Amino acid sequence: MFAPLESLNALQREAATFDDAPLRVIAGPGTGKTTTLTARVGWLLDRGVEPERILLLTFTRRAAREMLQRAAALATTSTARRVAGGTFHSVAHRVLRRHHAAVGLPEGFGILDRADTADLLDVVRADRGLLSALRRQPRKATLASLYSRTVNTGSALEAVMREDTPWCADAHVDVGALFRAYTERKHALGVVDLDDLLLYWRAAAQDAALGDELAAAYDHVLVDEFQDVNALQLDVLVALRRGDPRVTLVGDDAQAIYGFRGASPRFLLDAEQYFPGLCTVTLETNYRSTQKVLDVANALAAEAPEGFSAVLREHVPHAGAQIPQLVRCEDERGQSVEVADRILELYEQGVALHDQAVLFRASHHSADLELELSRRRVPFVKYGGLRYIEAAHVKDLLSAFRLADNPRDEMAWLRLLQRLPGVGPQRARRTIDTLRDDEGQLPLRHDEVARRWERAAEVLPGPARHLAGALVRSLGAAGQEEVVVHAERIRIAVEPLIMAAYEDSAPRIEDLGALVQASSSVARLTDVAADEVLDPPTSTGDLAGPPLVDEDWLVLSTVHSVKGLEFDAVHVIHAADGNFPSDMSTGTPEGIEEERRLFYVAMTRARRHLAVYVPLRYHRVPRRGDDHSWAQPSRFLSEVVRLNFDHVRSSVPVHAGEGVLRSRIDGPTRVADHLANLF
DNA sequence: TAATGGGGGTTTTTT
DNA sequence: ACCCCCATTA
Repeated sequence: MFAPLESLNALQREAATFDDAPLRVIAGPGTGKTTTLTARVGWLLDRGVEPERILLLTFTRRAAREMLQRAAALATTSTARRVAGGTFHSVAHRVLRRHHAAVGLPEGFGILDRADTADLLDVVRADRGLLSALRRQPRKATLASLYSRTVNTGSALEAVMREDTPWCADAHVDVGALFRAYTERKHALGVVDLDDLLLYWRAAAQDAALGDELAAAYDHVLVDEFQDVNALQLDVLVALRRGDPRVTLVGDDAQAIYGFRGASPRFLLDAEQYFPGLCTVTLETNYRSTQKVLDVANALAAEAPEGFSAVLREHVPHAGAQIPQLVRCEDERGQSVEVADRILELYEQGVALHDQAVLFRASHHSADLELELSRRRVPFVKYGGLRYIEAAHVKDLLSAFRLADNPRDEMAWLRLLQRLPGVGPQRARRTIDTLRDDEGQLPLRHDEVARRWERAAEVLPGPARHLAGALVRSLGAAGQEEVVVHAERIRIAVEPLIMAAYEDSAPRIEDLGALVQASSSVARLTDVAADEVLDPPTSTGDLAGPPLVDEDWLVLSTVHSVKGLEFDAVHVIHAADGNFPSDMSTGTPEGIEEERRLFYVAMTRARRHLAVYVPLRYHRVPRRGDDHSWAQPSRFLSEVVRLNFDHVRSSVPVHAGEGVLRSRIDGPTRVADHLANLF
């Protein structure tokens, strides 16, 4: 037998070696989903399928990376070639780069991230004078999410607005006009947004001729986390198969947590509608957690109105398993102290920091804890929340990279010009206008930009002219030199802008080098920007470098960012109604159910230790008297669910919380090693 | 006429 | 950290 199959259980093996019909694998948390999927890829390779003719699709890049790595390891036994795959968005990007001409996109098309999308919508709204009659304007970010939701669910804008923004739903005709204008504008600028990647991919896949070619490129298509698919992605998938039965869907309806992105677990549950002849294997044997942890998860699942498909069973009973703890704390402060105490206690018992995670609903929920951890010198990495790309200076340089490949990218111009001293929205706008031709189009090529630049520069105040001129000259060398050399020239031109525009410029300048480095492995500069949008470093740790290379560190993460991972010990904080479930989501039954699944995902990350913390009070205004509100424990901690917990009342003594992480590293040697590189 | 700096209010989740 | 609004400054 093909070796990797031997370690699988019967059901996993059945899934891994299933032939012919479309296959659906319902796999609860910890049931070896990734192992099974990887084994299936290995089995396909073993039977002679070419690796590049297997497409592995996932929804998060972390999952994509893990799976492609594991698959690559299998593939090396027979061949070094790589299995194709990635997130839906990254695969779409690759397809569109190759077929840009066929779908009507310019070669160096740029990608707008969420913030760019909102900004462009705002610009178009102003230009067209749309929505001005409204007494209360929707924020630009609201417009962006309306657009995205409409496109991803394939529902009519009016319906989406009645649901999401009923207070301005009457303006749906104007918003629709805005969205059409926005679409035209993107086309004129030669850019696409994240949703366009899927829209263009679908258009290509549904096209008679091009679609045949795209579908024929793959023998097998496998999709992980299928419960997170939305209508648009499903369309792409169906078009990519065109009735070919060689498709594998892996997922767990209990872990569907991307409803806000238009996803619905219905697509997994009703998959036979889209893939006739579908067969199903359900994996329920859990190899991850103790039965005590699973009892909590199953109790939670039992209260979901529609139930979950999989009921988890422990594989090998763990002797002396610890009962999960429900810890009531005085307030947020007390919670932080309690969590830090417990983390250090477990650490003393031998549970490394990287085997522990603190999970929370929203990224700002960890703020107070972060302070406490810093105070105690506990190193941590935080996932979710702030993104590298959202750092303004990073976007500045990436805008320049985008411009180098596509001088029509007005949003990039607008952003960069405003970094110049004495240049704000108005002057930036007028400068751009002088670059336009008779039809109002920006130049397609940089030699044309250079020709028009003399007039444009006159709009700028004196001191800005020199800086801007150097920048424009640095942009126009695409194709004449190596990409990384060009990147470095642009960095040198952008650096003085960043120095002048930001107060704390020193650490910002440091970051730019990494972007130039990244350009050494891409075909064109705009790809660095695209990679950053599609594949942003997901943690603040990536931004500053891990706390201290290869040292042990604790994981702080939003539940969304931690899916698919597991830890010996999991601490779930702020399990109070309003925070978890978030009161943003409790308006509809579906919203509450998604929060329940999110809670379920959080619980099922734990292998042996699980602690859920509930602060009893929340201060309305920090450090001002005793202005507080009493918190209700999360509604998901029902009486039945609570039966599975040990109840603990945190009594953090006055002098508690003084424990500091004791050094386990050989500091002097580390320091010497670091210095050895310097002199 | 435009840019800039200060102040106050907000912040769900991600490709 | 970001957005929005308003007063001050070039």
